[in-house]
Amino acid sequence: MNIKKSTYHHGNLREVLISSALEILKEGTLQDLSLRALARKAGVSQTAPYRHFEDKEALIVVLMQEGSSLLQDSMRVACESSDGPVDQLINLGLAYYDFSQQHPAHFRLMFGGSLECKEKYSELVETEQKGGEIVRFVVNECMKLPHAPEISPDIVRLTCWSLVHGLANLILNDVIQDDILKGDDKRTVVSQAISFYTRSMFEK
Amino acid sequence: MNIKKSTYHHGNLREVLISSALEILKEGTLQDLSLRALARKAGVSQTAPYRHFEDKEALIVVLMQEGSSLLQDSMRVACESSDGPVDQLINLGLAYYDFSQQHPAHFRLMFGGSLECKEKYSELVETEQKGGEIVRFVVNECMKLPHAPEISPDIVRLTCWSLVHGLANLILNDVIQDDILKGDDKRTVVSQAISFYTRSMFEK
DNA sequence: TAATATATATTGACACTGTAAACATTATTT
DNA sequence: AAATAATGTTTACAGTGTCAATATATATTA
Repeated sequence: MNIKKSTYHHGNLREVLISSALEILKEGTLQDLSLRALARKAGVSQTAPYRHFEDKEALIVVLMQEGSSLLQDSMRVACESSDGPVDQLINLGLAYYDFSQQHPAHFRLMFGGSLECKEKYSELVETEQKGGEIVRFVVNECMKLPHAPEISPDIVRLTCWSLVHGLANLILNDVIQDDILKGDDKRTVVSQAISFYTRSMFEK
Repeated sequence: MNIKKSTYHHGNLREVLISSALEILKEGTLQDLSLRALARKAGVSQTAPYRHFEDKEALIVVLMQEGSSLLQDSMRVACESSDGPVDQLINLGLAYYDFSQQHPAHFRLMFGGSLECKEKYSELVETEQKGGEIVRFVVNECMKLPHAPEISPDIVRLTCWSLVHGLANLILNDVIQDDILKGDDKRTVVSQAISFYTRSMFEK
């Protein structure tokens, strides 16, 4: 590998494009993301990105993949570092929320309906389903508890997922203009909400 | 008023633009919406829309307003046609979900973080807050019930809102690739989830 | 009613976008 | 060393949001 700067081959373009796309999406929306701008920022011609991504959508699919893996990892860790299914479920929810705050761009892409036809990207769907299976397992464990509600585990899983997903979305998109979240730590409130809900379902 | 077609003044452009914007947003995203395309569809020059909307954002703000009003109305109706606060809360949630399915474009605009700086549109924020107040009132009524949980009403309200919001979002954006919702009526499942959740909070 | 003002539409222009085609340079493989 | 593949550039086209200057129809007023 030569030190001489070749000036023709960038050498690292793919990664640079991905990371600066992420940079932009942290603050703005998909509308603010332009391949040409990315190219300029990387000091490269405006069509160079097309050697690495078939089109703009292909780039965002990569980010979605990345996000799915990150979320899955977080959830796995959250699961392993808790004992008892109820605690696991609570921490799973918190991990989901934390992910939405720490990786807002990823989260928005993944769950904002950015893709017209998701079915085309089977690998993506697979990764997402793996994350879902973790939740399914933990919920099933919870349902074996003595005070578990008499209702389908699927419904329970759906409500748990929806709760944290709703929390994440409402907070991320600044929908809640309420006093609830003013000033005082949002994560604390979220944590209260999740554990209140989960415990009231499986305990006593 | 003359029957003669003037060919210069459209006469109804503002409304036509709004409704065909909605048309497009039903199927696609904000990316697929172009003022020029709207103008063409209305048979008018490409800058004519600017006599009715300052810019593209102004048009979508109008749609958001429209959506907020619609949702508020639905929620009010839902409230009036139920008796007892728990039933009201459940029907409020269902109304929220129904709205997301019947007015997907409105819903996505309102809650998808489409606006960079929402504070600029104070009228919008006001309308949204009025909707929030309905929920606040009903939740407060629920909290007076004998078996109400010992936790802040704000937290309860937040979890209720988050639950239905999460359901609406996940379903609208086709995130749930699960068997839960395959085939069989989604609304039934949603209804089960909401009433299971609400009842387990306030009854027994 | 005639003159004027206001609302609405048009043309043309600019800078931006995604992306296709043809070509150039460098890296890798044979 | 020669051939091939990977990566980059130039040029070009059609589409976009939006501005400025201009035209026309409708409303208001003298």
